[in-house]
Amino acid sequence: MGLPLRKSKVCPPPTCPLSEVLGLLRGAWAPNVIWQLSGEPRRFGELRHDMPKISARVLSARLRELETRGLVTRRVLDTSPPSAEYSLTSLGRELLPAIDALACVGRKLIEEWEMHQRKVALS
Amino acid sequence: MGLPLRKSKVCPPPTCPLSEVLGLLRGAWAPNVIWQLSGEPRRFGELRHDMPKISARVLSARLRELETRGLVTRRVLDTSPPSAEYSLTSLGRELLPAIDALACVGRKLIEEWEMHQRKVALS
DNA sequence: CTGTATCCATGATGATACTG
DNA sequence: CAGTATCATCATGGATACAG
Repeated sequence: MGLPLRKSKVCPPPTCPLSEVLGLLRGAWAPNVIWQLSGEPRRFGELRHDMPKISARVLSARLRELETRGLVTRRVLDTSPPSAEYSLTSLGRELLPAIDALACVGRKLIEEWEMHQRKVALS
Repeated sequence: MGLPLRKSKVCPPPTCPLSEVLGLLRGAWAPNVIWQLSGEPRRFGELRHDMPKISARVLSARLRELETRGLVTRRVLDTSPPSAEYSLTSLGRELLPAIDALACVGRKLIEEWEMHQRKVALS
Protein backbone atom coordinates (compact mmCIF):
# COMPACT_ATOMS: atom_id res chain seq x y z
CA MET A 1 0.00 0.00 0.00
CA GLY A 2 2.61 2.51 1.01
CA LEU A 3 2.07 5.89 2.56
CA PRO A 4 -1.03 7.94 1.82
CA LEU A 5 -0.61 11.07 -0.23
CA ARG A 6 -0.55 14.12 1.99
CA LYS A 7 -2.46 17.08 0.70
CA SER A 8 -0.18 19.90 -0.37
CA LYS A 9 -0.18 22.77 2.07
CA VAL A 10 1.43 25.09 -0.41
CA CYS A 11 -1.00 27.77 -1.44
CA PRO A 12 -2.01 28.03 -5.07
CA PRO A 13 1.23 27.74 -6.98
CA PRO A 14 1.81 30.89 -9.02
CA THR A 15 2.06 28.64 -12.00
CA CYS A 16 0.29 30.82 -14.52
CA PRO A 17 2.03 34.12 -13.81
CA LEU A 18 5.28 32.26 -13.43
CA SER A 19 5.10 30.46 -16.72
CA GLU A 20 3.99 33.70 -18.27
CA VAL A 21 7.25 35.30 -17.29
CA LEU A 22 9.41 32.26 -17.78
CA GLY A 23 7.91 31.88 -21.21
CA LEU A 24 9.22 35.34 -21.89
CA LEU A 25 12.63 34.64 -20.43
CA ARG A 26 12.71 31.58 -22.58
CA GLY A 27 15.59 30.52 -24.64
CA ALA A 28 18.93 31.61 -23.39
CA TRP A 29 18.64 35.10 -24.71
CA ALA A 30 15.59 37.05 -23.65
CA PRO A 31 16.97 37.94 -20.21
CA ASN A 32 20.09 39.26 -21.83
CA VAL A 33 18.16 41.27 -24.34
CA ILE A 34 16.18 42.89 -21.54
CA TRP A 35 19.30 43.51 -19.58
CA GLN A 36 21.01 45.14 -22.52
CA LEU A 37 18.05 47.44 -22.95
CA SER A 38 18.09 48.43 -19.28
CA GLY A 39 20.28 51.40 -20.07
CA GLU A 40 19.64 53.52 -23.13
CA PRO A 41 17.67 52.47 -26.19
CA ARG A 42 19.78 50.31 -28.50
CA ARG A 43 19.67 49.52 -32.15
CA PHE A 44 19.43 46.09 -33.67
CA GLY A 45 23.05 46.06 -34.70
CA GLU A 46 24.19 47.28 -31.33
CA LEU A 47 22.34 44.47 -29.64
CA ARG A 48 23.97 41.98 -31.97
CA HIS A 49 27.29 43.50 -31.04
CA ASP A 50 26.49 43.24 -27.33
CA MET A 51 25.64 39.57 -27.71
CA PRO A 52 28.05 38.28 -30.34
CA LYS A 53 26.71 34.77 -30.27
CA ILE A 54 23.07 35.47 -30.91
CA SER A 55 21.85 35.00 -34.46
CA ALA A 56 19.87 37.68 -36.22
CA ARG A 57 16.94 35.36 -36.51
CA VAL A 58 16.71 34.69 -32.81
CA LEU A 59 17.33 38.28 -31.81
CA SER A 60 14.59 39.35 -34.15
CA ALA A 61 12.22 36.73 -32.80
CA ARG A 62 12.86 37.71 -29.16
CA LEU A 63 12.39 41.39 -29.87
CA ARG A 64 9.09 40.72 -31.60
CA GLU A 65 7.88 38.66 -28.68
CA LEU A 66 8.84 41.29 -26.15
CA GLU A 67 7.26 43.95 -28.32
CA THR A 68 4.04 41.99 -28.61
CA ARG A 69 3.85 41.58 -24.86
CA GLY A 70 4.35 45.26 -24.35
CA LEU A 71 7.76 45.02 -22.71
CA VAL A 72 9.68 46.66 -25.51
CA THR A 73 8.99 49.38 -28.04
CA ARG A 74 10.43 49.62 -31.50
CA ARG A 75 11.13 52.92 -33.19
CA VAL A 76 12.30 53.24 -36.75
CA LEU A 77 14.84 55.99 -37.24
CA ASP A 78 14.81 58.13 -40.35
CA THR A 79 18.40 57.47 -41.30
CA SER A 80 20.07 56.05 -44.32
CA PRO A 81 20.23 53.17 -44.31
CA PRO A 82 17.25 52.92 -42.01
CA SER A 83 17.81 51.72 -38.49
CA ALA A 84 15.61 50.70 -35.62
CA GLU A 85 15.90 51.44 -31.97
CA TYR A 86 14.51 49.36 -29.17
CA SER A 87 13.78 50.39 -25.61
CA LEU A 88 12.10 49.00 -22.53
CA THR A 89 8.62 50.13 -21.63
CA SER A 90 7.83 50.88 -18.01
CA LEU A 91 6.29 47.43 -17.81
CA GLY A 92 9.49 45.98 -19.14
CA ARG A 93 11.46 47.82 -16.50
CA GLU A 94 9.52 46.02 -13.82
CA LEU A 95 11.28 42.86 -14.83
CA LEU A 96 14.69 44.30 -14.00
CA PRO A 97 14.51 43.87 -10.22
CA ALA A 98 13.29 40.32 -10.63
CA ILE A 99 16.09 39.53 -13.04
CA ASP A 100 18.53 41.11 -10.65
CA ALA A 101 17.18 39.01 -7.79
CA LEU A 102 17.75 35.91 -9.87
CA ALA A 103 21.27 36.96 -10.75
CA CYS A 104 21.89 37.56 -7.07
CA VAL A 105 20.90 34.02 -6.17
CA GLY A 106 22.96 32.85 -9.11
CA ARG A 107 26.06 34.39 -7.62
CA LYS A 108 25.49 32.60 -4.35
CA LEU A 109 24.87 29.40 -6.21
CA ILE A 110 28.18 29.64 -7.98
CA GLU A 111 29.95 30.49 -4.74
CA GLU A 112 28.48 27.54 -2.89
CA TRP A 113 29.18 25.29 -5.80
CA GLU A 114 32.85 26.25 -5.87
CA MET A 115 33.11 25.77 -2.12
CA HIS A 116 31.55 22.37 -2.52
CA GLN A 117 34.01 21.49 -5.25
CA ARG A 118 36.94 22.46 -3.07
CA LYS A 119 35.67 20.24 -0.29
CA VAL A 120 35.33 17.32 -2.66
CA ALA A 121 38.83 17.93 -3.98
CA LEU A 122 40.29 17.73 -0.48
CA SER A 123 38.63 14.48 0.47
CA MET B 1 27.63 53.91 -43.73
CA GLY B 2 24.89 54.19 -41.20
CA LEU B 3 25.21 55.15 -37.59
CA PRO B 4 28.26 54.21 -35.55
CA LEU B 5 27.81 51.61 -32.85
CA ARG B 6 27.44 53.24 -29.46
CA LYS B 7 29.31 51.55 -26.70
CA SER B 8 27.01 49.84 -24.23
CA LYS B 9 26.71 51.74 -21.00
CA VAL B 10 25.18 48.78 -19.24
CA CYS B 11 27.56 47.43 -16.65
CA PRO B 12 28.79 43.86 -16.97
CA PRO B 13 25.67 41.87 -17.71
CA PRO B 14 25.08 39.29 -14.99
CA THR B 15 25.03 36.73 -17.72
CA CYS B 16 26.84 33.97 -15.89
CA PRO B 17 24.94 34.02 -12.62
CA LEU B 18 21.75 34.56 -14.55
CA SER B 19 22.19 31.65 -16.86
CA GLU B 20 23.28 29.63 -13.86
CA VAL B 21 19.87 30.15 -12.30
CA LEU B 22 17.88 30.11 -15.49
CA GLY B 23 19.58 26.87 -16.38
CA LEU B 24 18.14 25.54 -13.16
CA LEU B 25 14.71 26.97 -13.78
CA ARG B 26 14.86 25.39 -17.16
CA GLY B 27 12.12 23.47 -18.77
CA ALA B 28 8.72 24.41 -17.60
CA TRP B 29 8.93 22.48 -14.39
CA ALA B 30 11.81 23.29 -12.10
CA PRO B 31 10.21 26.45 -10.72
CA ASN B 32 7.10 24.48 -9.90
CA VAL B 33 9.08 21.74 -8.26
CA ILE B 34 10.82 24.28 -6.07
CA TRP B 35 7.56 25.96 -5.27
CA GLN B 36 5.93 22.70 -4.29
CA LEU B 37 8.79 22.00 -1.95
CA SER B 38 8.51 25.42 -0.33
CA GLY B 39 6.24 24.02 2.34
CA GLU B 40 6.91 20.65 3.89
CA PRO B 41 9.09 17.94 2.42
CA ARG B 42 7.22 15.96 -0.22
CA ARG B 43 7.57 12.50 -1.64
CA PHE B 44 8.08 11.64 -5.27
CA GLY B 45 4.52 10.47 -5.71
CA GLU B 46 3.14 13.51 -3.98
CA LEU B 47 5.03 15.76 -6.33
CA ARG B 48 3.66 13.85 -9.29
CA HIS B 49 0.23 14.34 -7.86
CA ASP B 50 0.84 18.07 -7.40
CA MET B 51 1.91 18.41 -11.00
CA PRO B 52 -0.28 15.97 -12.90
CA LYS B 53 1.23 16.73 -16.25
CA ILE B 54 4.87 16.15 -15.45
CA SER B 55 6.30 12.82 -16.47
CA ALA B 56 8.23 10.67 -14.05
CA ARG B 57 11.29 10.95 -16.20
CA VAL B 58 11.35 14.72 -16.17
CA LEU B 59 10.48 15.01 -12.49
CA SER B 60 13.29 12.64 -11.70
CA ALA B 61 15.71 14.54 -13.88
CA ARG B 62 14.81 17.91 -12.33
CA LEU B 63 15.13 16.57 -8.80
CA ARG B 64 18.55 15.13 -9.58
CA GLU B 65 19.72 18.42 -11.00
CA LEU B 66 18.48 20.38 -8.03
CA GLU B 67 20.03 17.85 -5.70
CA THR B 68 23.37 18.04 -7.48
CA ARG B 69 23.36 21.82 -7.25
CA GLY B 70 22.67 21.65 -3.55
CA LEU B 71 19.19 23.14 -3.68
CA VAL B 72 17.35 20.01 -2.68
CA THR B 73 18.04 17.05 -0.43
CA ARG B 74 16.76 13.54 -0.92
CA ARG B 75 15.99 11.27 2.01
CA VAL B 76 14.99 7.64 1.62
CA LEU B 77 12.34 6.53 4.08
CA ASP B 78 12.44 3.10 5.62
CA THR B 79 8.93 2.14 4.60
CA SER B 80 7.45 -0.64 2.57
CA PRO B 81 7.46 -0.11 -0.26
CA PRO B 82 10.35 2.31 0.07
CA SER B 83 9.65 5.97 -0.50
CA ALA B 84 11.77 9.06 -0.89
CA GLU B 85 11.24 12.49 0.49
CA TYR B 86 12.59 15.71 -0.97
CA SER B 87 13.06 19.04 0.73
CA LEU B 88 14.63 22.39 -0.01
CA THR B 89 17.99 23.26 1.47
CA SER B 90 18.55 26.71 2.87
CA LEU B 91 20.27 27.58 -0.40
CA GLY B 92 17.22 26.39 -2.25
CA ARG B 93 15.02 28.57 -0.09
CA GLU B 94 16.89 31.61 -1.30
CA LEU B 95 15.34 31.09 -4.67
CA LEU B 96 11.83 31.51 -3.31
CA PRO B 97 11.82 35.31 -3.09
CA ALA B 98 13.24 35.55 -6.58
CA ILE B 99 10.61 33.20 -7.93
CA ASP B 100 7.98 35.18 -6.13
CA ALA B 101 9.26 38.40 -7.65
CA LEU B 102 8.96 36.83 -11.08
CA ALA B 103 5.45 35.63 -10.40
CA CYS B 104 4.59 39.12 -9.23
CA VAL B 105 5.70 40.64 -12.51
CA GLY B 106 3.89 37.85 -14.27
CA ARG B 107 0.61 38.90 -12.68
CA LYS B 108 1.08 42.46 -13.87
CA LEU B 109 1.97 41.19 -17.31
CA ILE B 110 -1.26 39.24 -17.55
CA GLU B 111 -3.25 42.19 -16.27
CA GLU B 112 -1.74 44.57 -18.78
CA TRP B 113 -2.18 42.06 -21.52
CA GLU B 114 -5.85 41.67 -20.80
CA MET B 115 -6.32 45.42 -20.67
CA HIS B 116 -4.55 45.69 -23.99
CA GLN B 117 -6.79 43.03 -25.47
CA ARG B 118 -9.90 44.87 -24.34
CA LYS B 119 -8.68 48.06 -26.00
CA VAL B 120 -8.06 46.21 -29.23
CA ALA B 121 -11.50 44.64 -29.06
CA LEU B 122 -13.13 48.05 -28.77
CA SER B 123 -11.36 49.61 -31.71
C1' DC C 1 6.33 3.40 -4.73
C1' DT C 2 10.51 5.09 -6.84
C1' DG C 3 12.74 5.53 -10.35
C1' DT C 4 15.23 4.45 -15.18
C1' DA C 5 15.55 3.15 -20.34
C1' DT C 6 13.80 3.69 -24.93
C1' DC C 7 11.53 5.82 -28.65
C1' DC C 8 9.49 9.72 -30.65
C1' DA C 9 7.65 14.48 -31.39
C1' DT C 10 8.43 19.15 -30.85
C1' DG C 11 10.68 23.46 -30.33
C1' DA C 12 14.61 26.45 -30.16
C1' DT C 13 18.94 27.77 -32.24
C1' DG C 14 22.79 28.59 -35.56
C1' DA C 15 24.41 29.24 -40.24
C1' DT C 16 23.69 30.93 -44.52
C1' DA C 17 21.71 33.45 -48.06
C1' DC C 18 18.79 36.92 -49.49
C1' DT C 19 15.36 41.25 -49.62
C1' DG C 20 14.26 46.21 -48.73
C1' DC D 1 21.57 48.24 -41.54
C1' DA D 2 17.43 45.65 -40.47
C1' DG D 3 15.11 41.69 -40.97
C1' DT D 4 13.31 37.23 -43.01
C1' DA D 5 13.44 32.46 -45.23
C1' DT D 6 15.22 27.96 -45.27
C1' DC D 7 17.67 24.06 -43.61
C1' DA D 8 20.03 21.16 -40.35
C1' DT D 9 20.89 20.17 -35.59
C1' DC D 10 20.27 19.43 -30.85
C1' DA D 11 18.05 19.58 -26.37
C1' DT D 12 13.83 18.78 -23.88
C1' DG D 13 9.54 16.74 -22.82
C1' DG D 14 5.92 13.02 -23.11
C1' DA D 15 4.52 8.11 -23.29
C1' DT D 16 5.35 3.68 -22.34
C1' DA D 17 7.40 -0.22 -20.43
C1' DC D 18 10.07 -1.97 -17.11
C1' DA D 19 13.32 -2.75 -12.76
C1' DG D 20 14.36 -2.58 -7.56
